[in-house]
Amino acid sequence: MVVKTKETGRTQETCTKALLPVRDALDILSGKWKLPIIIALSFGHKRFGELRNNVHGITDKMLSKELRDLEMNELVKRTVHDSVPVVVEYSLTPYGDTLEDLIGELQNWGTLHRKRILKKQK
Amino acid sequence: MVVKTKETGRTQETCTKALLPVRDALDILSGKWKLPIIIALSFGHKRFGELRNNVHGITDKMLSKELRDLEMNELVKRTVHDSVPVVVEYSLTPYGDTLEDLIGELQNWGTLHRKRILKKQK
DNA sequence: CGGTATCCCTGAGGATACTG
DNA sequence: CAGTATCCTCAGGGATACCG
Repeated sequence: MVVKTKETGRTQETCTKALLPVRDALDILSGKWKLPIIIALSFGHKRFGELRNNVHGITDKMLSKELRDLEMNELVKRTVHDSVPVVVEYSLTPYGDTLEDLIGELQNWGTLHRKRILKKQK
Repeated sequence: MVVKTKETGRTQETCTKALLPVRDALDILSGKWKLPIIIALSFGHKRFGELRNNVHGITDKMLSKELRDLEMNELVKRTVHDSVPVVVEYSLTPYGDTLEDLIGELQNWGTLHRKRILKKQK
């Protein structure tokens, strides 16, 4: 016999369904560096060294690897200008731009949360 | 001598500043399970077993640990009803509720992204 | 300048069993 | 029902050095 809780099966099902897309999103956005890199690029196209400077603490290896991942998922575009010395620029693709609203909310909440923890530490 | 790029120092600085709150937010939201758990709870208060059912794939240990973390960060409230057998309910705190907009955008983008990858696999 | 190549290690997370 | 206790794996990530 199935045990029924106060919650309807309908609601449970809705919740389960809602979590599927979230899982998909987190699969390609999660990790320590992906969102910071994307946000840095949301300020405009940048070169490897600029990104390294903006995203504090990241190593060359991680930056290189994360950029490759993001490129594979078509969120970031890599452009090589064959000048001497070589110049490589990274930018968001149109698909990467669709993250704009999500990024905005992340920044909003992050700002709210940062105020909260800074206040607590006093 | 400092090499100047097209980008102004001003923009670089703005970018760096913007990343600080994001780092703070990610510090307590990142990981495989935190956001899925929070989203499950955004549908209403739930018991341990309900959460285990909703958040597919999570183990008892991880669920227990993540709930403790979220409680410590005041995003989730744990309520013990001293009935027999014991009933424990988890819900979002008012502070947890402030994640609503962020969660909405995560769901929006996740849905968009899910459509995209499902289409590709055909 | 824009990366690779190695080596290394911690800790996030999983499997299974057990408990008040 | 709502968790703990153990044990274990592995991959995310760091440090350092090197390269075209």
